[in-house]
Amino acid sequence: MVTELERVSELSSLLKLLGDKTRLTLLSYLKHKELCVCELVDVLNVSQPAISQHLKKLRLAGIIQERKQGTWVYYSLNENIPNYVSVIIDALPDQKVEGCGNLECC
Amino acid sequence: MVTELERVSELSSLLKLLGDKTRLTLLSYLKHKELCVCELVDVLNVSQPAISQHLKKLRLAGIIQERKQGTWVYYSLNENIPNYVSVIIDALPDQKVEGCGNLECC
DNA sequence: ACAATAAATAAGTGTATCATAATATAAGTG
DNA sequence: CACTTATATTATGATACACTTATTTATTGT
Repeated sequence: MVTELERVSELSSLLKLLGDKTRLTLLSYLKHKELCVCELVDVLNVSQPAISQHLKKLRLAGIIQERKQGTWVYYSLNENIPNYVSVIIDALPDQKVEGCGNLECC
Repeated sequence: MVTELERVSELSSLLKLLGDKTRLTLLSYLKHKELCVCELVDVLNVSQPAISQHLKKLRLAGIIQERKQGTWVYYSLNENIPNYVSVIIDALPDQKVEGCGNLECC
């Protein structure tokens, strides 16, 4: 049985995770299509380790999933997420990665 | 015109506000009915100044509103909130204040 | 095996944020 | 007016968190 306190705790953790500009930006790109880490690094204005750390948090929370292929790791939105998370992601702009022609991963 | 970056910024600020256990707990009580500060102080396990500060943040964000009556200040959920915030509040347990018989405010 | 590239992890640092204690404001009451 | 009660504000300290740099792990190609 899940107490009300635990439920509020759980919800606040997830919302805290989503209440970060960098992570929301990552999701706004991933909502369009699966992307590899290097593409996300190219598009965001933070370092590669920062991106990796954010992706790990989103993955551990079950919001995104990873797919490894050779050297590259591709991330995409998870299908099974709570409804209120879906609504938040829907509220995000749909951003596209442009001009990754010089990258081998795509 | 609102750029995509501004939209993500705005969203992350609001979600950061909601990603706090104390504030979510406040909302879980307010979703049932309007309550005065002293009732919320009674129910939560934090100091009165802490409650006041959280209520102020929620009010400035437009999520709750205040109604002053004599010495007491009553807070309640705002009607006009973004859909995704409504969905989050719906996901909260509906908690009730019990046994405030010794308080004059209700 | 060695070099190169992609991604993850570790360690360190600055800043934001939540909580408390102390104080101030404001309204009601004798 | 003095006194009490309800709430807000200020100041401050502790913790959390996001970022950076440096390093490590893992995979591919020569």
